[in-house]
Amino acid sequence: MGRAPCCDKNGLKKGPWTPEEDQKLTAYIQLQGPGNWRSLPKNAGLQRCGKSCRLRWTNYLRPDIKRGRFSFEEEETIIQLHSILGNKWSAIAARLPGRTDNEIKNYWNTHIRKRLLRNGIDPVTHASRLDLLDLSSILSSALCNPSSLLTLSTLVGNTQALLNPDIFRLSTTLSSLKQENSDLFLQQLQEHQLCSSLLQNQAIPTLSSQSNQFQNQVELIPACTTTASTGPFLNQTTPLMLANVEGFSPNTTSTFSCQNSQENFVPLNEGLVSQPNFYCNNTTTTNPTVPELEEYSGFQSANNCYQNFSIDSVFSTRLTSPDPLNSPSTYVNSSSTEDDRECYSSLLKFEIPESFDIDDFL
DNA sequence: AACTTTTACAACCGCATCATT
DNA sequence: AAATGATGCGGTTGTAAAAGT
Repeated sequence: MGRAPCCDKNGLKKGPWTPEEDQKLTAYIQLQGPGNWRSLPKNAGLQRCGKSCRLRWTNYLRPDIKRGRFSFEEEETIIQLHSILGNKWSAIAARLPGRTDNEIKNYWNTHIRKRLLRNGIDPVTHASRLDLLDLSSILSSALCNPSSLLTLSTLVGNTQALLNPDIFRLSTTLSSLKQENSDLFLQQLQEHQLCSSLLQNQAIPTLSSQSNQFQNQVELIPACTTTASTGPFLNQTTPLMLANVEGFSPNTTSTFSCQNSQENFVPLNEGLVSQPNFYCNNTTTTNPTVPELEEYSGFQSANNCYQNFSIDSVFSTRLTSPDPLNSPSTYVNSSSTEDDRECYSSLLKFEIPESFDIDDFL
């Protein structure tokens, strides 16, 4: 059956409401109460569609609507709820008194979504979409070829526009560890023959040419002895990116692990990604406070400190999201098999030596 | 000052779901 | 059970104001 239009649209006004129309609608509803939207315009003397009247009332004229900017608490709530409910704006609005679904939707699209994007979070999945593969690439290249003609500084210079500065600091710091871990990396790189695929999978154009260089250089790497790590993967269900400075105290062996998180995806907190690498909500730690980090502290598992730094987002593919962010050019990972991920995770396991000082890093 | 671009938000549209006949 | 109407919902568009050139 064909759906009848909600009203005869001929001669009905569209577009912005005038104060007179608002007054008529408000007066009528105050007298008669909301409802019967089909007959309301006629009874109220409005040349509007009933649907338009309902929207005007529910989204703008209703007396219990809270106007003005969203508070921090409201914003935080929206993000949290969105990570759980997705674009269920009415469901989100039901938990924010005085706010309409339309208002929340608009605020999400114009403010929150953009900010999440700026901070490297996919607003659809709330997952980090930091191009951490860049980090792995940097690490790989540095470790594959310590005397590389393509120095890390060159890499950093060429890629810093793409990456969070903190990622760079981390990569720079970690690359300094290469002398102690390069054997392990080389061994595993060769065993798994992954260097080339890893580098070929670089989807960021500005890195692709360098990736070829990496690949060429990797092919020239002589066989090395190995001190293969036997460290187990840490908790595979650990929330992403919840790294903790305590985990990097001297004498601590930390593991960089990757996960296949498509099943165990955990929503991310913007703050964690904007300051993505080392943060603990434990107030006894001395890690510096970062404003944006605190801004969304509600997302964090208080007092949960993790010693493993998961770089899940490096390897996860988010094929289900229709968001353009998921295009290959954004999600640099293109590894497609469990085996690949397994191999990559092995590649990125290494020990944090005693010489590593987290305070220096921070 | 004039024009263009961006931003913010109100409003619209089409579809889904529920209620009523 | 099917037809129809009412309402809710989410995506998208239109437009005024602000910002930039």
